[in-house]
Amino acid sequence: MSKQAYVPILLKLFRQFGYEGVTLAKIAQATGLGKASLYHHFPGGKAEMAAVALADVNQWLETQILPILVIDESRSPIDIFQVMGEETSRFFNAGQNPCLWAVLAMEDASDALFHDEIRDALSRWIGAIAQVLVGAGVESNLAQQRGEDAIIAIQGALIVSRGLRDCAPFQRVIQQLPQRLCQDI
Amino acid sequence: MSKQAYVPILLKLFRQFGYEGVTLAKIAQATGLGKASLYHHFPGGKAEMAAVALADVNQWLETQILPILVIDESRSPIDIFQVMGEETSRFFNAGQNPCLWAVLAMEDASDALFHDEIRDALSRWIGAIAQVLVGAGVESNLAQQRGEDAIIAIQGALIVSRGLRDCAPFQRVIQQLPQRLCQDI
DNA sequence: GTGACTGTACCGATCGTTCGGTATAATGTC
DNA sequence: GACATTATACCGAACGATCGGTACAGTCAC
Repeated sequence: MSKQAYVPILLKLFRQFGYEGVTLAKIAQATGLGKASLYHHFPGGKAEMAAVALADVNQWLETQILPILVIDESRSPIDIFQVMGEETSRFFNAGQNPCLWAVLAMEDASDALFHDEIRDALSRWIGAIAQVLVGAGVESNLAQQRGEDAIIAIQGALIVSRGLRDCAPFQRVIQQLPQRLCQDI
Repeated sequence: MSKQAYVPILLKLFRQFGYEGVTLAKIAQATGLGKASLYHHFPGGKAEMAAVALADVNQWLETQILPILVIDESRSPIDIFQVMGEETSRFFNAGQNPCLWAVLAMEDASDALFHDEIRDALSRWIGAIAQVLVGAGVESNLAQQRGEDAIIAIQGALIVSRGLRDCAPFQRVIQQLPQRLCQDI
């Protein structure tokens, strides 16, 4: 099987258990590979497996989210943010999946390499949202604030939905997000 | 030293590294106790130590936050939420401390006992905020939504501030929280 | 002396990792 | 076409280290 095929499995494991919580035994069981075989595909060991999962999330942002967030004649900002919300909800399985960024950012153990990637990803998402708002006439600082608020709302909703074991808060946040971002413009 | 004196140390460790990430070696080093002494104070082992840390957070909510959130002749809702924000910011060290609830809720490994406690704590906080708003004339469902939004904003701001390694988003969220909760009342 | 407390040595289990291999298929050589 | 070589994918077993936890002989305060 190709190395690429294991990425979704790795992503699922690392966002479910965190870096420390994932063991090679779990990975071996989930992939059906022996531990030694895992080192054939990922010579860097556990750290490389987590890095691959993180890269997959970053690629999702790059290919599925950021391309949506461009000014377009045919789509209003509110439409853009609604599409972004739908894709985000799909990615997080309507609020049931934890966010790998949040999980890795929480753990003090995971390498600073991870933290740099996470910071870049978050600020790219925030910046892209702000750009759309600026294009719609929102003042630059306020647009940046609203971009931050959007990501804060998404991340917070994932935490609270998980804590309450009820996805309704996440779904409501996603649904209200376009209106909140575009208020009084 | 009294058992109570170790609780802040345990809290710090568990919210920094998560349940899986904390090892008895780390606890022994941080407390200055040997493993035998730890098991003398906490016969339940690591699980009891985490439970004690969690109980401490829940007690903070009970004694420092919930008493603030009562209708009072002398304080307007906006004052109440400002005091809540100040205490919350102090507790999370202006956004530098992760939230133990979030850390434990993320990990699939930690016991369901923890999850139940976390759910109760979150809904008590949300409910108390909603009660204040209801007392100020906000319709019940909307008040509940705003309570959820407040906790979502706090939790999300902690995540994003940590991810960006910049506490400004958390501090801004705390500062804007009273106005956001009390808009158009 | 008694009970609370602790240091040391230890346990079995599991951690991430590596070693020494085995199949299978592709490639090169004649 | 036949044979040797190489590359890829995989695995069982074991490595040293560390995990959470325990047994026990002290030591200390009273």
